[in-house]
Amino acid sequence: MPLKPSSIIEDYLMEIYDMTRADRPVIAARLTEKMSVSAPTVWNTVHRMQRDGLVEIDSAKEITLSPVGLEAAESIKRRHLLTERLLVDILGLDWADAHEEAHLIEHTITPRVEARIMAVLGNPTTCPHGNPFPGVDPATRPTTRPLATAQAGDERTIDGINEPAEEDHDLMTFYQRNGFVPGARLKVLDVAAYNSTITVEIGGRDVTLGMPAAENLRIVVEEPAIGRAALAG
Amino acid sequence: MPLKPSSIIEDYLMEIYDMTRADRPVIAARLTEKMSVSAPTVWNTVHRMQRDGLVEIDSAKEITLSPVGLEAAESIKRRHLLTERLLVDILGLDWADAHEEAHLIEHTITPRVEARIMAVLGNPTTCPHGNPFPGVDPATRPTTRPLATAQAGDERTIDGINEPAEEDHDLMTFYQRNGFVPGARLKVLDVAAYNSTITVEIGGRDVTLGMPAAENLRIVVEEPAIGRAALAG
DNA sequence: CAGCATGTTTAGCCTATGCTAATTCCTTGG
DNA sequence: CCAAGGAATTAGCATAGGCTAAACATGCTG
Repeated sequence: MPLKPSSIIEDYLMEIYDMTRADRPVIAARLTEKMSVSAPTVWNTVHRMQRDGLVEIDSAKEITLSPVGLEAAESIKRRHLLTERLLVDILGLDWADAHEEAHLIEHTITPRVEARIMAVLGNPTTCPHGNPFPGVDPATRPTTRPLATAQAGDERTIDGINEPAEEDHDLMTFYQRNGFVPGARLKVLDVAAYNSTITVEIGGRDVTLGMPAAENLRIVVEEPAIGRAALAG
Repeated sequence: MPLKPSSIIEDYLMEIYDMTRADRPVIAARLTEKMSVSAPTVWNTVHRMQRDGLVEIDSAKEITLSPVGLEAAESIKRRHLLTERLLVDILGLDWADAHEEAHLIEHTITPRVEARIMAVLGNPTTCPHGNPFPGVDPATRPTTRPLATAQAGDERTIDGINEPAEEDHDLMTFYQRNGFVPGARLKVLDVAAYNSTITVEIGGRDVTLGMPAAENLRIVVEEPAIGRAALAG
């Protein structure tokens, strides 16, 4: 197998990693939708990955990362999130643009440069959209649920935006323009299930979100255990 | 022709651009040496570039950039130099490592990100090794000559390192460790032509350079015209 | 059970980028 | 004028990553 996976293979690895983490079944057809290539191309590529020991394919056609594949996936995921932080925190790029720009740059970040970015940023644990780096202890993260499940009257802090939504640039711009960023506070004003909308007050203004936008926005239910322990101790 | 040249094509464009600027004849055989690929591969690639309107090949097999090719070359050159500055000035990467890391990243910098880096760095005009961005008015740059041509007793300021030397990592590390960076002052102690060495005092220490190291280090002969005008006015 | 929806797989083709081996071409010194 | 080198070129091949068209599998649903 090649010493370093190609950009294409890294894209597949990260996608498989994300789907696995979201408990969604990883089959070729799902990858086909995400990678914007044809089914035979995905089949071809996934089988090259199998040949190279990056994934396993079981009898139900389910694709899983091998230990080597998982390590490579965590590496590219880390570089992706780190690049997003570099772009937003240091270069001042639009929060909504960070994902797609990082997607280009991430493949070219060597361990040497990764270490420098990590040092300059002070070892961040999440990307600008609130998604944690691989290996971050879940106990240090708050318990969350989708905004879509909130009740009228709830006052909550935003934890982050679900990964798949980061690819929808228009939605990200909507989030950004209305201040739906990690750490922001909002108050649920009205849940209109019949209309598939939810209205919140944020930044002094009322905003109505449709279902997809509300499903992909995570709100904090409970502070992380470590945070609580620190407060208690 | 493709909307955006591939990384490979950008590499060729930048190399052709550099050779042209250094007044060295651009023929396929020279590119073969620089690109670390076989002669047929270069032939193939250069002809694809010709097909795509990026270069012209005259009857003497001399390769020249077309207007479109020149624009693309200046673009990738600018992104290369800018990425070097980002790596060194903002991320604190080793000066000697910047060239090769930038060579990976440069191809993935979009205009959007380029604009951000440019803004954060305050519109730099040279890379960390002293080489100017495309389009910088030569009148704003000092007149220089290779350190190899200096006389014993000369006290000079370092302007920069010649482009081809940036690829020699050991040489770059030598320059870095001894403080041969743009802006540094040095005093020529001894020119030993018979030995192909030149000894200088720099940073309070005596250092002896061999010919290639001295050839590729530019020293300032005269301040730039604009600088003089500003001082006079 | 028939048939549609969903997924997988095969077959056959393409371009970009690389290689080696061998050939041809040209210039320049003798 | 010819040989030697340097340079260009041709032939033939390989891999990664793409595609379309078509065949096949399989499970759900009326």
